[in-house]
Formats: sequence, C-alpha cells, structure tokens
Amino acid sequence: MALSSSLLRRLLRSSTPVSSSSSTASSILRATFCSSSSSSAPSPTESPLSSVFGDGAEVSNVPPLTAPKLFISGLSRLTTDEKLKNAFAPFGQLLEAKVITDRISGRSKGFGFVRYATLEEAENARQEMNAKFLDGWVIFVDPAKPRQQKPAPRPDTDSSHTGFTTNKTVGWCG
DNA sequence: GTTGAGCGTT
Repeated sequence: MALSSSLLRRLLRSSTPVSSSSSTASSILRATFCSSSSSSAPSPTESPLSSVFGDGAEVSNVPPLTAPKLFISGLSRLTTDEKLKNAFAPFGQLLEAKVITDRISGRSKGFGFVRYATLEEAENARQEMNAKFLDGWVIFVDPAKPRQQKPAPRPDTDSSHTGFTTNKTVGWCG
C-alpha cells in the first residue's frame, strides 16, 4: 500500500518508545516491511475497497514525482551536506544536495534537499533511499514542494508614481 | 554535547 512518509513518520514518532532503547529504528523498519509483506489478511468477505478501485488499478505503486527535487527528512543532526551528497550520489547525478541548517544556531534542522538531473534518478533514489539508515537515523525521502512559486507579482503597472495629479484631472466642476 | 515537526538561501 502506498504510505506517505509523513504519515509513517508521525506514527513512528508519536508511538511510545519500545522497551529496547537501542534499536528503535530497527523495529520500525521491521514493522514497515512486515506490514507490506503480510498480505494474508483473513477477510471473510471480499473487501469493498478492491471493487472501488476497480481492476487494473494497483495501489502498491506510488505516483511518479513531478519534480526531480527531493525532500529528505529524518536526518541526524550530525549529517551535513557532504554526507547527504555522498549518500545520494551513487543514485544519479546530483545537481544540488544541501542540508538545511539554522542560521542562528548554525546546526542542521534535520532535513535537507537533493535535486537530480532527471525524474528517473530522483525516483530511483527515492525508492532506494526511502526509510534507510543514515548516521544512525532513518531518513525519509519525499517529493519537495516548490519553495516559492512567484516571488515578485507585479499587479500595478501605470501607478508607479504616487498619483496625486489624478485629483486635478477629476475636476469638481464647481 | 543531543534526540526530533517539518519544506531551503541564494
């Protein structure tokens, strides 16, 4: 089933810590893989959902990316741009790989961005690096949202200079 | 020196 990394993250993070304080991520991964593997759900009756989706429509495949830009979350605070770059380098040509760091504290915020040359490389890297270990933390790869669509919208054109002369034009016809 | 929600600077 197609599970958004965000949702997964929420569930994992909000869930109470396991008894083992050591391998928290391992259990998470195992749970993730187990859920997708165990398709032997004893359903007494046919699931209505399957009929809704119709035949031919498979939910197992995730929708393709719309941009070669990926949003990496779950990074360790020790992870830097270089580590991220080295981690996503063998999956394609990285046009840009940067870990977002707070300008005040100067440390990584825990997420970063990677941009590939083509969507194929991005998809490959995403499917290959999604829910993988990096610096001891499980990272999640998701399509990045556009930072700013239109930075400078210019609705006005002729009202450049402060229009005070317009008053004269009106003419109060007195 | 560090523990966890989220989308970056030019």
